[in-house]
Amino acid sequence: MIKLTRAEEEIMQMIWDHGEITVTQLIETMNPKPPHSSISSIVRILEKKGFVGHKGHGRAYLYYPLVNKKDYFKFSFKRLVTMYFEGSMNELVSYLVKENDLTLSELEEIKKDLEKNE
Amino acid sequence: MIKLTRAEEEIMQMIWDHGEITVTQLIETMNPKPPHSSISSIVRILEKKGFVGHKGHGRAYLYYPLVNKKDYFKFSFKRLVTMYFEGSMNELVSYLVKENDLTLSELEEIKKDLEKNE
DNA sequence: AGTTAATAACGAAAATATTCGTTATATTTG
DNA sequence: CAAATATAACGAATATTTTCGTTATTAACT
Repeated sequence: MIKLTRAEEEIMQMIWDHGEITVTQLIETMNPKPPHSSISSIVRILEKKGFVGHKGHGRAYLYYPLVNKKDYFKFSFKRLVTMYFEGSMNELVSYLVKENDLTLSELEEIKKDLEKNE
Repeated sequence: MIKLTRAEEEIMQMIWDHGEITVTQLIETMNPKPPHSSISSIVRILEKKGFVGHKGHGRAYLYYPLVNKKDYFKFSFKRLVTMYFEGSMNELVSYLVKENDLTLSELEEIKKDLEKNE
């Protein structure tokens, strides 16, 4: 899996969130509106990197994700945990609780939830 | 907090891991060895961005972190969780367990550990 | 003090990423 | 079919990042 640049990741997020989308629709959701060709370029790079595919051939292309959002997240996340916690997920979770991003009762709740759905 | 580029983050990691270090020492740990001036440049950029300071003025500069490793991790991590889990830490932890990066018993263990140290 | 060795500072060159003007192609409409 | 419109492809211009040659400064040694 290849790391995306900032601009690429931003566009990729929109494609993930919309499922299928044209360049014009992408621009519509943006503010301020960049030129059509700028976004078109980025999308083409994403296609070259294997992150999106397209269909339709007439009026416009519909771009859709080939790489799953959660998979890319996982890739980025692993890189981070490796770099900053030597890959130890346990340490990370401990850290999150200590930093009050997560409370013990939330942790308890999550655990119960997961046990229920097994 | 400013995002570091790939090259900058790599050097910053080494500075974090060593505490205090000179450019020459940085290069010694690298393989293959880049030119002294390449690393010197990156370190100077890190200083300009406020990530490191230096002391000593004679023979060589000793560079040391001004930004804490965990703080920068937190910044990067938050960005990721916001982008991929709409900021919900609970969802993230659930996801990690579902993906088998964490087991329920590990979660239980972490919780107990944390309760002990309160 | 003069010479040598180490190394930091500067700034230019090369690589990479980003933006966008222009052209070519396809589609719709009259 | 011709004209108007939408839009994708191309590639050039710009900006940013990365690498590194060169110069200048400092300190150690004689």
